[in-house]
Amino acid sequence: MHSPTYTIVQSLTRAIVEHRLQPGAKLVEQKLADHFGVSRTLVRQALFQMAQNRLIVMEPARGAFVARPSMQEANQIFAVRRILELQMTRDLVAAATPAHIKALREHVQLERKALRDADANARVHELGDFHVEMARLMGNEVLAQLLEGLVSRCALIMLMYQSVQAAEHSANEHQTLVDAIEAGDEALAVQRMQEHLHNVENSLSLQRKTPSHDVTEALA
Amino acid sequence: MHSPTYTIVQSLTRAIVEHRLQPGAKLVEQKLADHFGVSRTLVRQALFQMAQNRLIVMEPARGAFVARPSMQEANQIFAVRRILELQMTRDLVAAATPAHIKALREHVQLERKALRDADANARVHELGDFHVEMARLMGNEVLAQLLEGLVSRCALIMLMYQSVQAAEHSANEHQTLVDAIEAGDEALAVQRMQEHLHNVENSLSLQRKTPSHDVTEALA
DNA sequence: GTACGCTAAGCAGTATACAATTTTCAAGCT
DNA sequence: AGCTTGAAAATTGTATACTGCTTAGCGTAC
Repeated sequence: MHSPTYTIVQSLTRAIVEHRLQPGAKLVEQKLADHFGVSRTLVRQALFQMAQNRLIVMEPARGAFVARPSMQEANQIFAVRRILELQMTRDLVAAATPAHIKALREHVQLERKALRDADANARVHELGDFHVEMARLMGNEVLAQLLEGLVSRCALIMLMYQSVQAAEHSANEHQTLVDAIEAGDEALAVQRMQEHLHNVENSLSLQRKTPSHDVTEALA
Repeated sequence: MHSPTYTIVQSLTRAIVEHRLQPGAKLVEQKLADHFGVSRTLVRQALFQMAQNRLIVMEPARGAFVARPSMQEANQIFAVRRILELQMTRDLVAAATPAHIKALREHVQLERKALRDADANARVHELGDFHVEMARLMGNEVLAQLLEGLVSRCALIMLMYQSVQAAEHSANEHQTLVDAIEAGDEALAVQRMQEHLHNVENSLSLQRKTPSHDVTEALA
Protein backbone atom coordinates (compact mmCIF):
# COMPACT_ATOMS: atom_id res chain seq x y z
CA MET A 1 0.00 0.00 0.00
CA HIS A 2 2.66 2.52 0.96
CA SER A 3 5.46 0.83 -0.87
CA PRO A 4 7.36 3.42 -2.89
CA THR A 5 6.59 1.68 -6.14
CA TYR A 6 2.88 1.54 -5.41
CA THR A 7 2.86 5.25 -4.65
CA ILE A 8 4.32 5.97 -8.06
CA VAL A 9 1.83 3.68 -9.78
CA GLN A 10 -1.06 5.38 -8.01
CA SER A 11 0.22 8.83 -8.80
CA LEU A 12 0.79 8.09 -12.47
CA THR A 13 -2.51 6.25 -12.80
CA ARG A 14 -4.39 9.21 -11.42
CA ALA A 15 -2.48 11.55 -13.69
CA ILE A 16 -3.44 9.48 -16.71
CA VAL A 17 -7.04 8.84 -15.74
CA GLU A 18 -7.54 12.48 -14.85
CA HIS A 19 -5.98 13.55 -18.10
CA ARG A 20 -3.06 15.45 -16.77
CA LEU A 21 -0.99 13.18 -18.98
CA GLN A 22 -2.03 13.01 -22.58
CA PRO A 23 -2.36 9.70 -24.41
CA GLY A 24 0.86 9.12 -26.29
CA ALA A 25 2.91 11.23 -23.91
CA LYS A 26 6.40 9.95 -23.30
CA LEU A 27 7.35 9.07 -19.75
CA VAL A 28 11.07 9.63 -19.29
CA GLU A 29 12.36 7.55 -16.41
CA GLN A 30 14.90 10.01 -15.05
CA LYS A 31 12.38 12.85 -15.06
CA LEU A 32 9.93 10.76 -13.06
CA ALA A 33 12.71 9.58 -10.74
CA ASP A 34 13.67 13.18 -9.99
CA HIS A 35 10.06 14.17 -9.47
CA PHE A 36 9.39 11.38 -6.99
CA GLY A 37 12.81 11.66 -5.37
CA VAL A 38 13.76 8.04 -6.00
CA SER A 39 16.05 6.16 -8.33
CA ARG A 40 15.11 4.95 -11.77
CA THR A 41 14.88 1.44 -10.38
CA LEU A 42 11.59 2.14 -8.63
CA VAL A 43 10.22 4.16 -11.52
CA ARG A 44 10.89 1.26 -13.86
CA GLN A 45 9.10 -1.17 -11.55
CA ALA A 46 6.10 1.13 -11.57
CA LEU A 47 6.15 1.53 -15.34
CA PHE A 48 6.33 -2.22 -15.89
CA GLN A 49 3.36 -2.75 -13.64
CA MET A 50 1.34 -0.13 -15.45
CA ALA A 51 2.27 -1.65 -18.77
CA GLN A 52 0.57 -4.84 -17.60
CA ASN A 53 -2.58 -2.83 -16.84
CA ARG A 54 -2.33 -1.46 -20.37
CA LEU A 55 -2.41 2.10 -19.15
CA ILE A 56 0.99 2.59 -20.70
CA VAL A 57 2.88 0.81 -23.42
CA MET A 58 6.59 0.18 -23.42
CA GLU A 59 8.42 0.21 -26.72
CA PRO A 60 11.73 -1.62 -26.63
CA ALA A 61 14.68 0.72 -26.24
CA ARG A 62 12.36 3.68 -26.74
CA GLY A 63 10.66 3.96 -23.41
CA ALA A 64 7.21 4.21 -21.88
CA PHE A 65 4.26 6.07 -23.35
CA VAL A 66 0.75 6.69 -22.14
CA ALA A 67 -1.41 4.20 -24.01
CA ARG A 68 -3.59 5.25 -26.93
CA PRO A 69 -6.24 2.54 -27.05
CA SER A 70 -7.76 1.90 -30.45
CA MET A 71 -11.48 2.06 -31.06
CA GLN A 72 -11.39 -1.69 -31.50
CA GLU A 73 -9.85 -2.16 -28.08
CA ALA A 74 -12.44 0.20 -26.66
CA ASN A 75 -15.22 -1.93 -28.09
CA GLN A 76 -13.70 -5.08 -26.65
CA ILE A 77 -13.35 -3.54 -23.21
CA PHE A 78 -16.94 -2.40 -23.21
CA ALA A 79 -18.07 -5.81 -24.39
CA VAL A 80 -16.36 -7.44 -21.42
CA ARG A 81 -17.77 -4.84 -19.05
CA ARG A 82 -21.27 -5.51 -20.31
CA ILE A 83 -20.88 -9.22 -19.71
CA LEU A 84 -19.50 -8.80 -16.22
CA GLU A 85 -21.66 -5.97 -15.02
CA LEU A 86 -25.01 -7.17 -16.31
CA GLN A 87 -24.57 -10.47 -14.50
CA MET A 88 -23.22 -8.68 -11.46
CA THR A 89 -26.36 -6.55 -11.42
CA ARG A 90 -28.57 -9.64 -11.47
CA ASP A 91 -26.62 -11.19 -8.63
CA LEU A 92 -26.70 -8.02 -6.63
CA VAL A 93 -30.47 -7.70 -6.92
CA ALA A 94 -30.76 -11.20 -5.55
CA ALA A 95 -28.31 -10.66 -2.73
CA ALA A 96 -28.86 -7.02 -1.82
CA THR A 97 -29.22 -6.24 1.87
CA PRO A 98 -30.08 -2.87 3.38
CA ALA A 99 -26.39 -2.44 4.17
CA HIS A 100 -25.53 -2.87 0.51
CA ILE A 101 -28.09 -0.30 -0.55
CA LYS A 102 -26.80 2.10 2.04
CA ALA A 103 -23.23 1.75 0.82
CA LEU A 104 -24.25 2.34 -2.77
CA ARG A 105 -26.32 5.37 -1.89
CA GLU A 106 -23.39 6.80 0.01
CA HIS A 107 -21.23 6.32 -3.01
CA VAL A 108 -23.69 8.19 -5.20
CA GLN A 109 -23.52 11.01 -2.67
CA LEU A 110 -19.74 10.96 -2.99
CA GLU A 111 -20.11 11.31 -6.72
CA ARG A 112 -22.37 14.31 -6.33
CA LYS A 113 -19.87 15.90 -4.02
CA ALA A 114 -17.07 15.33 -6.50
CA LEU A 115 -19.34 16.79 -9.15
CA ARG A 116 -19.43 20.05 -7.27
CA ASP A 117 -15.85 20.17 -6.03
CA ALA A 118 -13.56 18.42 -8.46
CA ASP A 119 -12.56 19.43 -11.94
CA ALA A 120 -14.07 17.71 -14.93
CA ASN A 121 -11.28 15.23 -15.39
CA ALA A 122 -11.17 14.17 -11.77
CA ARG A 123 -14.83 13.26 -11.90
CA VAL A 124 -14.24 10.49 -14.37
CA HIS A 125 -12.38 8.65 -11.67
CA GLU A 126 -15.19 8.90 -9.12
CA LEU A 127 -17.83 7.76 -11.56
CA GLY A 128 -15.91 4.66 -12.49
CA ASP A 129 -15.42 3.76 -8.85
CA PHE A 130 -19.13 3.16 -8.49
CA HIS A 131 -18.91 0.11 -10.68
CA VAL A 132 -15.95 -1.28 -8.80
CA GLU A 133 -17.76 -0.70 -5.55
CA MET A 134 -20.66 -2.82 -6.77
CA ALA A 135 -18.33 -5.74 -7.38
CA ARG A 136 -16.73 -5.28 -3.99
CA LEU A 137 -20.13 -5.35 -2.31
CA MET A 138 -20.79 -8.70 -3.94
CA GLY A 139 -17.82 -9.92 -1.97
CA ASN A 140 -15.94 -10.95 -5.09
CA GLU A 141 -12.56 -9.31 -4.85
CA VAL A 142 -11.33 -11.03 -8.00
CA LEU A 143 -14.17 -9.51 -9.96
CA ALA A 144 -13.61 -6.14 -8.34
CA GLN A 145 -9.96 -6.03 -9.32
CA LEU A 146 -10.70 -7.09 -12.86
CA LEU A 147 -13.30 -4.38 -13.16
CA GLU A 148 -10.97 -1.83 -11.67
CA GLY A 149 -8.54 -2.39 -14.50
CA LEU A 150 -11.25 -2.21 -17.12
CA VAL A 151 -12.74 0.95 -15.66
CA SER A 152 -9.36 2.68 -15.65
CA ARG A 153 -8.89 1.83 -19.27
CA CYS A 154 -12.36 3.15 -20.00
CA ALA A 155 -11.46 6.44 -18.40
CA LEU A 156 -8.45 6.71 -20.65
CA ILE A 157 -10.59 5.85 -23.65
CA MET A 158 -13.22 8.43 -22.80
CA LEU A 159 -10.54 11.07 -22.62
CA MET A 160 -9.07 10.06 -25.95
CA TYR A 161 -12.27 10.00 -27.91
CA GLN A 162 -13.92 13.26 -27.19
CA SER A 163 -16.53 11.84 -24.88
CA VAL A 164 -18.99 14.44 -23.73
CA GLN A 165 -19.76 12.12 -20.82
CA ALA A 166 -22.12 14.30 -18.87
CA ALA A 167 -20.94 13.45 -15.38
CA GLU A 168 -24.19 14.57 -13.83
CA HIS A 169 -26.11 12.30 -16.13
CA SER A 170 -24.03 9.31 -15.06
CA ALA A 171 -24.56 10.02 -11.38
CA ASN A 172 -28.30 10.14 -11.98
CA GLU A 173 -28.19 6.82 -13.75
CA HIS A 174 -26.31 5.33 -10.85
CA GLN A 175 -29.01 6.62 -8.56
CA THR A 176 -31.89 5.11 -10.51
CA LEU A 177 -29.94 1.87 -10.78
CA VAL A 178 -29.67 1.67 -7.01
CA ASP A 179 -33.40 2.40 -6.81
CA ALA A 180 -34.14 -0.58 -9.02
CA ILE A 181 -31.82 -2.81 -7.01
CA GLU A 182 -33.43 -1.73 -3.78
CA ALA A 183 -36.87 -2.43 -5.23
CA GLY A 184 -35.65 -5.93 -6.06
CA ASP A 185 -36.72 -5.48 -9.65
CA GLU A 186 -34.13 -7.51 -11.52
CA ALA A 187 -35.41 -6.79 -15.00
CA LEU A 188 -35.47 -3.07 -14.38
CA ALA A 189 -32.05 -3.03 -12.75
CA VAL A 190 -30.48 -4.96 -15.60
CA GLN A 191 -32.18 -2.71 -18.11
CA ARG A 192 -30.86 0.38 -16.38
CA MET A 193 -27.35 -0.98 -16.14
CA GLN A 194 -27.51 -1.86 -19.79
CA GLU A 195 -28.72 1.58 -20.74
CA HIS A 196 -26.11 3.18 -18.55
CA LEU A 197 -23.22 1.28 -20.09
CA HIS A 198 -24.71 1.95 -23.48
CA ASN A 199 -24.82 5.66 -22.81
CA VAL A 200 -21.24 5.72 -21.60
CA GLU A 201 -20.02 3.84 -24.63
CA ASN A 202 -22.06 5.93 -27.04
CA SER A 203 -20.70 9.15 -25.66
CA LEU A 204 -17.52 8.21 -27.51
CA SER A 205 -16.95 9.90 -30.78
CA LEU A 206 -15.19 8.21 -33.63
CA GLN A 207 -13.01 11.25 -33.88
CA ARG A 208 -9.90 11.29 -31.78
CA LYS A 209 -9.28 14.15 -29.44
CA THR A 210 -5.54 14.06 -29.93
CA PRO A 211 -4.87 13.38 -33.59
CA SER A 212 -1.92 11.15 -34.12
CA HIS A 213 1.22 12.52 -35.67
CA ASP A 214 2.45 9.03 -36.24
CA VAL A 215 2.47 8.55 -39.99
CA THR A 216 1.97 4.81 -40.03
CA GLU A 217 -1.03 5.04 -37.78
CA ALA A 218 -2.53 8.02 -39.54
CA LEU A 219 -2.48 6.05 -42.76
CA ALA A 220 -3.70 2.80 -41.26
CA MET B 1 8.20 -11.53 -26.66
CA HIS B 2 11.83 -12.62 -26.44
CA SER B 3 12.79 -10.00 -23.93
CA PRO B 4 14.83 -11.59 -21.16
CA THR B 5 12.23 -10.71 -18.55
CA TYR B 6 9.41 -12.25 -20.54
CA THR B 7 11.41 -15.44 -20.93
CA ILE B 8 11.75 -15.71 -17.17
CA VAL B 9 8.05 -15.03 -16.64
CA GLN B 10 7.12 -17.72 -19.16
CA SER B 11 9.50 -20.22 -17.66
CA LEU B 12 8.35 -19.64 -14.10
CA THR B 13 4.69 -19.60 -15.10
CA ARG B 14 5.03 -22.95 -16.79
CA ALA B 15 6.89 -24.32 -13.80
CA ILE B 16 4.10 -23.23 -11.48
CA VAL B 17 1.19 -24.27 -13.68
CA GLU B 18 2.81 -27.62 -14.39
CA HIS B 19 3.47 -28.11 -10.71
CA ARG B 20 7.21 -28.29 -10.79
CA LEU B 21 7.08 -25.53 -8.21
CA GLN B 22 4.94 -26.19 -5.18
CA PRO B 23 2.47 -23.63 -3.88
CA GLY B 24 4.17 -21.77 -1.07
CA ALA B 25 7.64 -22.43 -2.41
CA LYS B 26 10.08 -19.62 -1.87
CA LEU B 27 11.63 -18.07 -4.94
CA VAL B 28 15.06 -16.76 -4.02
CA GLU B 29 16.10 -14.05 -6.42
CA GLN B 30 19.79 -14.87 -6.56
CA LYS B 31 19.11 -18.55 -7.20
CA LEU B 32 16.85 -17.68 -10.11
CA ALA B 33 19.33 -15.13 -11.40
CA ASP B 34 22.07 -17.75 -11.44
CA HIS B 35 19.81 -20.28 -13.08
CA PHE B 36 18.79 -17.96 -15.89
CA GLY B 37 22.24 -16.43 -16.18
CA VAL B 38 21.09 -12.87 -15.60
CA SER B 39 21.25 -10.34 -12.80
CA ARG B 40 18.72 -10.04 -9.99
CA THR B 41 17.36 -6.96 -11.70
CA LEU B 42 15.65 -8.95 -14.43
CA VAL B 43 14.48 -11.64 -12.05
CA ARG B 44 12.83 -9.00 -9.90
CA GLN B 45 11.04 -7.52 -12.88
CA ALA B 46 9.69 -10.95 -13.72
CA LEU B 47 8.60 -11.62 -10.14
CA PHE B 48 6.79 -8.30 -9.92
CA GLN B 49 4.90 -9.03 -13.10
CA MET B 50 3.87 -12.45 -11.87
CA ALA B 51 2.77 -10.97 -8.57
CA GLN B 52 0.29 -8.89 -10.56
CA ASN B 53 -1.06 -12.06 -12.15
CA ARG B 54 -1.41 -13.47 -8.65
CA LEU B 55 0.62 -16.51 -9.50
CA ILE B 56 3.09 -15.49 -6.84
CA VAL B 57 2.84 -13.28 -3.80
CA MET B 58 5.52 -10.95 -2.57
CA GLU B 59 5.86 -10.47 1.15
CA PRO B 60 7.67 -7.28 2.07
CA ALA B 61 11.31 -7.87 2.96
CA ARG B 62 10.70 -11.61 2.86
CA GLY B 63 10.61 -12.35 -0.82
CA ALA B 64 8.48 -14.05 -3.43
CA PHE B 65 6.49 -17.22 -2.92
CA VAL B 66 4.35 -19.31 -5.20
CA ALA B 67 0.78 -18.31 -4.41
CA ARG B 68 -1.46 -20.53 -2.33
CA PRO B 69 -4.94 -19.39 -3.33
CA SER B 70 -7.60 -19.82 -0.70
CA MET B 71 -10.78 -21.76 -1.33
CA GLN B 72 -12.59 -18.44 -1.21
CA GLU B 73 -10.42 -17.02 -3.94
CA ALA B 74 -10.95 -20.20 -5.96
CA ASN B 75 -14.70 -19.74 -5.72
CA GLN B 76 -14.44 -16.13 -6.82
CA ILE B 77 -12.31 -17.02 -9.80
CA PHE B 78 -14.72 -19.71 -10.90
CA ALA B 79 -17.62 -17.33 -10.45
CA VAL B 80 -16.00 -14.85 -12.81
CA ARG B 81 -15.17 -17.58 -15.28
CA ARG B 82 -18.77 -18.74 -15.31
CA ILE B 83 -19.99 -15.23 -16.05
CA LEU B 84 -17.51 -14.65 -18.84
CA GLU B 85 -17.57 -18.06 -20.44
CA LEU B 86 -21.29 -18.66 -20.43
CA GLN B 87 -21.89 -15.41 -22.26
CA MET B 88 -18.96 -16.10 -24.52
CA THR B 89 -20.54 -19.43 -25.42
CA ARG B 90 -23.80 -17.74 -26.36
CA ASP B 91 -22.00 -15.21 -28.52
CA LEU B 92 -19.92 -17.88 -30.17
CA VAL B 93 -22.97 -19.95 -31.11
CA ALA B 94 -24.41 -16.89 -32.78
CA ALA B 95 -21.21 -15.98 -34.59
CA ALA B 96 -19.66 -19.35 -35.32
CA THR B 97 -18.38 -19.88 -38.85
CA PRO B 98 -17.02 -23.13 -40.28
CA ALA B 99 -13.54 -21.72 -39.78
CA HIS B 100 -14.24 -21.25 -36.08
CA ILE B 101 -15.47 -24.80 -35.71
CA LYS B 102 -12.45 -26.08 -37.56
CA ALA B 103 -10.06 -24.22 -35.26
CA LEU B 104 -11.79 -25.52 -32.16
CA ARG B 105 -11.78 -29.08 -33.42
CA GLU B 106 -8.09 -28.80 -34.15
CA HIS B 107 -7.52 -27.61 -30.61
CA VAL B 108 -9.37 -30.59 -29.22
CA GLN B 109 -7.08 -32.79 -31.30
CA LEU B 110 -4.11 -31.00 -29.77
CA GLU B 111 -5.46 -31.80 -26.35
CA ARG B 112 -5.78 -35.47 -27.22
CA LYS B 113 -2.23 -35.49 -28.46
CA ALA B 114 -1.00 -33.89 -25.23
CA LEU B 115 -3.04 -36.45 -23.37
CA ARG B 116 -0.97 -39.21 -24.91
CA ASP B 117 2.42 -37.53 -24.88
CA ALA B 118 2.68 -35.13 -21.98
CA ASP B 119 2.81 -35.87 -18.30
CA ALA B 120 -0.20 -35.30 -16.11
CA ASN B 121 0.80 -31.86 -14.96
CA ALA B 122 1.58 -30.56 -18.40
CA ARG B 123 -1.91 -31.48 -19.57
CA VAL B 124 -3.52 -28.98 -17.27
CA HIS B 125 -1.97 -26.26 -19.36
CA GLU B 126 -3.33 -27.58 -22.65
CA LEU B 127 -6.83 -28.03 -21.31
CA GLY B 128 -7.03 -24.48 -20.06
CA ASP B 129 -5.87 -23.16 -23.39
CA PHE B 130 -9.07 -24.33 -25.01
CA HIS B 131 -11.06 -21.74 -23.12
CA VAL B 132 -8.65 -18.97 -24.03
CA GLU B 133 -8.81 -20.05 -27.64
CA MET B 134 -12.57 -19.63 -27.61
CA ALA B 135 -12.22 -16.03 -26.52
CA ARG B 136 -9.60 -15.41 -29.15
CA LEU B 137 -11.87 -16.79 -31.84
CA MET B 138 -14.50 -14.31 -30.80
CA GLY B 139 -11.98 -11.67 -31.78
CA ASN B 140 -11.95 -10.17 -28.32
CA GLU B 141 -8.32 -10.02 -27.30
CA VAL B 142 -9.15 -8.19 -24.07
CA LEU B 143 -11.42 -11.03 -23.03
CA ALA B 144 -8.84 -13.59 -24.09
CA GLN B 145 -6.11 -12.06 -21.97
CA LEU B 146 -8.37 -11.78 -18.97
CA LEU B 147 -9.35 -15.40 -19.31
CA GLU B 148 -5.75 -16.43 -19.74
CA GLY B 149 -4.95 -15.04 -16.32
CA LEU B 150 -7.95 -16.69 -14.72
CA VAL B 151 -7.20 -20.04 -16.33
CA SER B 152 -3.61 -19.96 -15.08
CA ARG B 153 -4.82 -19.32 -11.58
CA CYS B 154 -7.28 -22.17 -11.94
CA ALA B 155 -4.46 -24.48 -12.88
CA LEU B 156 -2.64 -23.52 -9.71
CA ILE B 157 -5.79 -24.03 -7.70
CA MET B 158 -6.44 -27.45 -9.16
CA LEU B 159 -2.97 -28.50 -8.20
CA MET B 160 -3.35 -27.22 -4.66
CA TYR B 161 -6.65 -28.83 -3.90
CA GLN B 162 -6.18 -32.39 -4.90
CA SER B 163 -8.23 -32.14 -8.05
CA VAL B 164 -8.60 -35.48 -9.75
CA GLN B 165 -9.38 -33.53 -12.93
CA ALA B 166 -9.68 -36.39 -15.35
CA ALA B 167 -7.96 -34.83 -18.31
CA GLU B 168 -9.61 -37.18 -20.75
CA HIS B 169 -13.00 -36.30 -19.39
CA SER B 170 -12.36 -32.59 -19.96
CA ALA B 171 -11.26 -33.15 -23.53
CA ASN B 172 -14.47 -35.07 -24.18
CA GLU B 173 -16.51 -32.25 -22.75
CA HIS B 174 -14.71 -29.79 -24.99
CA GLN B 175 -15.59 -32.00 -27.92
CA THR B 176 -19.29 -32.20 -27.15
CA LEU B 177 -19.30 -28.46 -26.52
CA VAL B 178 -17.96 -27.83 -29.99
CA ASP B 179 -20.62 -30.19 -31.34
CA ALA B 180 -23.35 -28.11 -29.75
CA ILE B 181 -21.82 -24.88 -31.06
CA GLU B 182 -21.59 -26.31 -34.55
CA ALA B 183 -25.22 -27.41 -34.36
CA GLY B 184 -26.11 -23.85 -33.48
CA ASP B 185 -27.95 -25.05 -30.39
CA GLU B 186 -27.40 -22.22 -27.97
CA ALA B 187 -29.25 -23.75 -25.05
CA LEU B 188 -27.35 -26.99 -25.34
CA ALA B 189 -23.98 -25.29 -25.76
CA VAL B 190 -24.53 -23.11 -22.72
CA GLN B 191 -25.68 -26.10 -20.72
CA ARG B 192 -22.59 -28.05 -21.68
CA MET B 193 -20.26 -25.20 -20.87
CA GLN B 194 -22.01 -24.81 -17.55
CA GLU B 195 -21.70 -28.49 -16.77
CA HIS B 196 -18.09 -28.51 -17.84
CA LEU B 197 -17.11 -25.61 -15.59
CA HIS B 198 -19.13 -27.18 -12.85
CA ASN B 199 -17.25 -30.45 -13.22
CA VAL B 200 -13.89 -28.71 -13.17
CA GLU B 201 -14.77 -26.76 -10.06
CA ASN B 202 -16.25 -29.75 -8.32
CA SER B 203 -13.17 -31.83 -8.90
CA LEU B 204 -11.62 -29.68 -6.20
CA SER B 205 -11.44 -31.21 -2.81
CA LEU B 206 -11.75 -29.18 0.32
CA GLN B 207 -8.62 -30.86 1.50
CA ARG B 208 -5.37 -29.23 0.56
CA LYS B 209 -2.73 -31.23 -1.18
CA THR B 210 0.07 -29.44 0.57
CA PRO B 211 -1.00 -28.91 4.16
CA SER B 212 0.10 -25.62 5.55
CA HIS B 213 2.66 -25.50 8.30
CA ASP B 214 1.76 -21.94 9.00
CA VAL B 215 0.06 -21.91 12.38
CA THR B 216 -2.04 -18.82 11.82
CA GLU B 217 -3.49 -20.23 8.64
CA ALA B 218 -3.95 -23.74 10.02
CA LEU B 219 -6.07 -22.29 12.80
CA ALA B 220 -8.00 -19.92 10.58
C1' DG C 1 15.41 -29.88 28.47
C1' DT C 2 13.40 -25.86 26.91
C1' DA C 3 13.12 -21.08 26.09
C1' DC C 4 15.18 -16.88 25.25
C1' DG C 5 18.59 -13.85 23.14
C1' DC C 6 22.66 -12.88 20.57
C1' DT C 7 25.47 -13.09 16.42
C1' DA C 8 26.43 -14.05 11.66
C1' DA C 9 24.96 -15.22 7.23
C1' DG C 10 21.55 -14.64 3.77
C1' DC C 11 18.48 -12.06 1.35
C1' DA C 12 15.43 -8.29 -0.22
C1' DG C 13 15.15 -3.17 -1.20
C1' DT C 14 17.25 0.63 -3.31
C1' DA C 15 20.74 3.26 -5.58
C1' DT C 16 24.38 3.76 -8.71
C1' DA C 17 27.43 2.57 -12.53
C1' DC C 18 28.13 1.03 -17.02
C1' DA C 19 26.83 -0.54 -21.77
C1' DA C 20 23.96 -0.25 -25.78
C1' DT C 21 20.62 2.06 -28.28
C1' DT C 22 18.02 5.94 -29.83
C1' DT C 23 17.26 10.76 -30.56
C1' DT C 24 18.76 15.25 -31.66
C1' DC C 25 20.83 18.60 -34.33
C1' DA C 26 23.98 20.75 -37.09
C1' DA C 27 26.95 20.50 -41.09
C1' DG C 28 27.48 19.08 -45.75
C1' DC C 29 25.64 17.46 -50.01
C1' DT C 30 22.27 17.23 -53.92
C1' DA D 1 15.26 24.44 -49.50
C1' DG D 2 15.27 19.67 -48.47
C1' DC D 3 17.52 15.48 -47.66
C1' DT D 4 21.35 12.69 -45.93
C1' DT D 5 25.18 12.04 -42.64
C1' DG D 6 27.52 11.77 -38.47
C1' DA D 7 28.78 12.81 -33.96
C1' DA D 8 27.16 14.24 -29.33
C1' DA D 9 23.59 14.03 -25.94
C1' DA D 10 19.95 11.74 -23.97
C1' DT D 11 17.68 7.63 -22.69
C1' DT D 12 16.87 2.85 -21.99
C1' DG D 13 18.63 -1.91 -20.62
C1' DT D 14 21.41 -4.56 -17.53
C1' DA D 15 24.69 -5.46 -13.93
C1' DT D 16 26.77 -4.43 -9.66
C1' DA D 17 27.25 -2.27 -5.08
C1' DC D 18 25.47 -1.07 -0.82
C1' DT D 19 22.16 -0.89 3.13
C1' DG D 20 19.06 -2.76 6.26
C1' DC D 21 15.88 -6.39 7.53
C1' DT D 22 15.07 -11.37 8.31
C1' DT D 23 16.27 -15.67 9.71
C1' DA D 24 18.76 -19.55 11.25
C1' DG D 25 22.25 -21.39 14.41
C1' DC D 26 24.38 -21.51 18.63
C1' DG D 27 25.08 -20.58 23.32
C1' DT D 28 23.40 -19.42 27.81
C1' DA D 29 20.20 -19.04 31.49
C1' DC D 30 16.45 -20.88 33.90
